[in-house]
Amino acid sequence: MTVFTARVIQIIQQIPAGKVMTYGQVAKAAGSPRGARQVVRILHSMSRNYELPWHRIINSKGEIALKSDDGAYRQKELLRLEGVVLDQQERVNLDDYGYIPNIDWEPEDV
DNA sequence: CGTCTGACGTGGT
DNA sequence: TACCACGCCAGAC
Repeated sequence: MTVFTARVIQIIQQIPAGKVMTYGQVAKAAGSPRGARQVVRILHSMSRNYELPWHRIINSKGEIALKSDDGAYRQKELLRLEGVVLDQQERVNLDDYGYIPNIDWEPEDV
């Protein structure tokens, strides 16, 4: 468990229902602007253990990033139940649903 | 060790 | 706007 991992978990847990964040935003907020792919790994390995709202994490285009179709369908359902509306291109409008986290550590700390 | 890979991001065309 | 290529970085092999 690295500091980065702990921060990512904390940030994701802060996302309220009905809001979403992109992988890049989470990585940047956690202190690693280029660490989007690590966020992906963390989601994969920790989402079960830490009960993370993994479905509120999407890519920068506002799209569901899951490869498997059934997983992508589950994510879309969960978001819909929280009131997040997908447009005709199956994408989320980040200007409306994007969440800006409160950072409780200093950038220098990284 | 070197290589490959991925629920990503960005810039160029 | 859509698509492609390349950059990124840690874990699997």
